[in-house]
Amino acid sequence: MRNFKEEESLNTLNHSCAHVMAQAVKHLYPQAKFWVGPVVEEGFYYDIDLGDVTITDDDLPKIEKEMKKICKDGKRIVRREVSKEEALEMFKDDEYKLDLISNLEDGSISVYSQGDFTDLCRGPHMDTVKKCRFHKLIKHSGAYWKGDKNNKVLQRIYGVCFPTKEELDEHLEALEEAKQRDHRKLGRELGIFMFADLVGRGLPMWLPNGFIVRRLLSDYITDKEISLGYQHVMTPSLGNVNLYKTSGHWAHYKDDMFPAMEVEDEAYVLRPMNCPHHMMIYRNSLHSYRDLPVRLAEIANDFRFEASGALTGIERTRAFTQNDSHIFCRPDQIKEEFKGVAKLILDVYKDFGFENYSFRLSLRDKNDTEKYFGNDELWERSEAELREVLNEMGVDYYEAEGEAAFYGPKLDVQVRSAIGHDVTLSTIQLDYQLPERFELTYVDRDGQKVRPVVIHRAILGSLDRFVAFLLEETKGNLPLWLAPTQVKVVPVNPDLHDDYSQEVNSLLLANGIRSSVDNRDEKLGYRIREAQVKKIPFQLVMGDKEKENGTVTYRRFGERKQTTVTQEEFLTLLKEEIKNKTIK
RNA sequence: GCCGAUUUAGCUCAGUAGGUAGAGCGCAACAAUGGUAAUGUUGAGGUCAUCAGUUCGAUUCUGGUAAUCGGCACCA
Repeated sequence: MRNFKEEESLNTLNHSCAHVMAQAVKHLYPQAKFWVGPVVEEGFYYDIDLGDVTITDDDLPKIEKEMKKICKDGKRIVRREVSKEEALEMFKDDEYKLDLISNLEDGSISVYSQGDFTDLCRGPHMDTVKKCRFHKLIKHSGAYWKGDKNNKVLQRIYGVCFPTKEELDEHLEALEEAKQRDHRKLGRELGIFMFADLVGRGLPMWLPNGFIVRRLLSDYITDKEISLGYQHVMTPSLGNVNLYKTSGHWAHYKDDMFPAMEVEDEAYVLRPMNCPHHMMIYRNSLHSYRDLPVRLAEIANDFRFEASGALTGIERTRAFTQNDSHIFCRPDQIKEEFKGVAKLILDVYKDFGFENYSFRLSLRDKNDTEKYFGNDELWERSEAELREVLNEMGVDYYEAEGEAAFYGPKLDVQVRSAIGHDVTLSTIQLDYQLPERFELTYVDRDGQKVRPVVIHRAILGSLDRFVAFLLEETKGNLPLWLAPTQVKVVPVNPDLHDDYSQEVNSLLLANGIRSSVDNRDEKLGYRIREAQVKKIPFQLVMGDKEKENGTVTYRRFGERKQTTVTQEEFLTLLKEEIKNKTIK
């Protein structure tokens, strides 16, 4: 997928196309007032105030038609520099432009004109609107002015523009293809998960195939954690409201939790995260500085009352399972522990063959003292610490203000879903606040009780979201070790070859391979097709040849090549590939 | 939650300019004895999301509700 923001020539072209769209909108809706029209990774958009009018699906073709007309007319795009005073006068009836101009420096203001349309803009632009003719309006939506939900909802229209028709068509095709690997589609087709209105929205149910994948993933990460000195615990899925008042989560996220259940003068909530429970486990015993770090981990069910509009398959749900851990350590251990976690993340991503991810250093928004309360010095210190470790490790990362947790800065690992959502898969968070709130201590070298630091981390993040991403990355073609069915044994003639098929199947099952026989009364071609459609890694076709020689003939998913080997050779091949977690 | 759209069989979708519905796949039965991506025939399966309104009559028109989808906002 092309990146419109990063590719400079595409960026300029799309920026100009945004102006063409604005001009078209102005022609069709004379009352239109324009906020901003930037180029983003997936194309351009423009935020527009149309008064009481809202854009519907039927409007996009009309706007496109007008855009075509404008492009065909082929007016030149002309830049003019204006003084701030002049700009304020030019746009005196447009409160949006006045708002923009008021934040600009005199001497740095320019406007661009094309025919009857002039817009405040820094540029640069194409020399003529003619170059914008290969465009497509992709979608539209309401968008809060300045991203604030208390503000008016503007109409946002998204589009893309390319220098050639071929590139445009190619892009539109790629968008269509991406829908084919949407985890919601694959999840249904492969029997991974389901939803039901009667159960409730955002509450996924894992089907037999899905549960196999989940179980393997949690075993995988649990084993890895054990080898790295983590200790696993299990804590209840609900907790007293006071627990969350103590942690501070109640004040911040009360409205995003399922409402409290009142029983016998007490109030409980379904837990939205596991930190407070783990804090209490740490506090359950005395800790020496020698015993740190203490790494508590849990495969934990959590519940969040996510906004209805935020729910997306198993990418964002109201009931999910975190691969969570809290590392309690001394200040002098922070760097090493942090590095250890970052290394684990890289290690795990390598195992799964993930390559399209980026590290985001999530910092506080200094102006938002309501969310990011607490001591400035601690914030500065912890942000600096994370930055330092990242620089030492030499990993690429970008910084994002206002993305920190309320208790501390984070390193988030961001991935892009098939349909283009930028989501966090893994996270490492540095926290000085919860130890304070829960009055955690350890006994230091000099016998004094001092505060530990907590590193929160999730590697697979939520198993749910991880599976969503895994399905999309693999197009549902899971590696052998994770495939719900690993081998499908297909007798050529179910009457003649079922015995031998059963014999081989039993051998596979006895060796822990997830295998089954398709001895249905269907044509061979039909059963082979089904094994392919279900993306089963190995299919064995069993006929006279195999039966006589005691061999198997296998074909890997997606390949045409057939290979005949002995039963033992096949078993060894499978075992090796499973052990090595081979990625296709 | 906000803006827009969608909702017809298990899945993917037609359709009715108001007279209670179809296809393909899937499923079941029967026939067909098969060598690497769909054998044939027959059949079952739908309060047309839901609740109201208009109407002699609503799956179709109007409104409410719910869920889903695309964004926005949110994301401990």
